[in-house]
Amino acid sequence: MMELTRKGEYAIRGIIYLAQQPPGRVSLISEIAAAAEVPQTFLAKIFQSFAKLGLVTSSRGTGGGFVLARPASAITLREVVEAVEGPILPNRCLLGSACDRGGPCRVHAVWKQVQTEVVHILDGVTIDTLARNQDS
Amino acid sequence: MMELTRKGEYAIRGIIYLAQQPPGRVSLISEIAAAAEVPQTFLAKIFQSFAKLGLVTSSRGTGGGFVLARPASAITLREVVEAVEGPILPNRCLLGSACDRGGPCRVHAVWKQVQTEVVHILDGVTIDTLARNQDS
DNA sequence: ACCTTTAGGACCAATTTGATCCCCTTTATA
DNA sequence: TATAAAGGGGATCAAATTGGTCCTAAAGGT
Repeated sequence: MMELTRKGEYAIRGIIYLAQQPPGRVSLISEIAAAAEVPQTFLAKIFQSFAKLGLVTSSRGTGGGFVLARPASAITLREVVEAVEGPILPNRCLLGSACDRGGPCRVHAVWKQVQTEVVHILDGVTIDTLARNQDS
Repeated sequence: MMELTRKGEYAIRGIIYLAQQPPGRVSLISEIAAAAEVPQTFLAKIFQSFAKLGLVTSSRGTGGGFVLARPASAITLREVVEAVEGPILPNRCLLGSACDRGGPCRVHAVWKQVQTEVVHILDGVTIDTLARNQDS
């Protein structure tokens, strides 16, 4: 359980590639897709989400493409993952203060703790860090 | 992301009910399903998994049913969740020591950390604790 | 024998995931 | 002002997963 989907994997691979480019360099989606080994049309959707959330800046037309909207050191893994997978919510009952079957559910506090820990870990990792690791 | 499925929810609700019964008392699947408000046939499958993993003991025929195989204080939330949802693996690459695209993936260490933390939290919660919480 | 109760497999519908396609808009430049 | 080069966004679709039912078999009590 708790598996990241392909979408999440692709998102991470794609944005890491962007982070490895010289600052300000515009990358085509086709280029990113090829480098990250991800289906291009699928990655395009992912980068649309990034753009809407302000993680990357997109420009259209000739010479267009994608650039990081912020320094890679200011983009966290959590932002990237949540951009495509939605918020980190281990259990539905974290959505409200109470579960649907009456009072607060017994495991509520546990899931809350899991959520907090995971968010904390992912917030502590920036794309910059990931991009600088020895390449594969 | 990281959501527990219905199956996981049902599993927890069901085993908590069992834990709330007087020690040694045999419960019918129909009884558990009604109390936990879970589809009976679906819960039956879940309890089959529990039985195979030795979390509960099942007996057939008249007077048969389910009992906890161990004290509720010796059954962790992790065991219950993993029984029906599979192992806690935030990313596929935790399965092997390396990812499929060459060397160890950049985020590998992060997912490993997430896994370790989540497992640690869920290992620290027993069904007994959950069963004793004020009821809803 | 017969009834009760779980075991296990086959099966099925709904949802989610993973992707593709097509047309539209934007933009640079010939 | 064409025209080619991008990304934007919706529709669509197949595969996988989830959530759930049904039926028959096996086991155990009376």
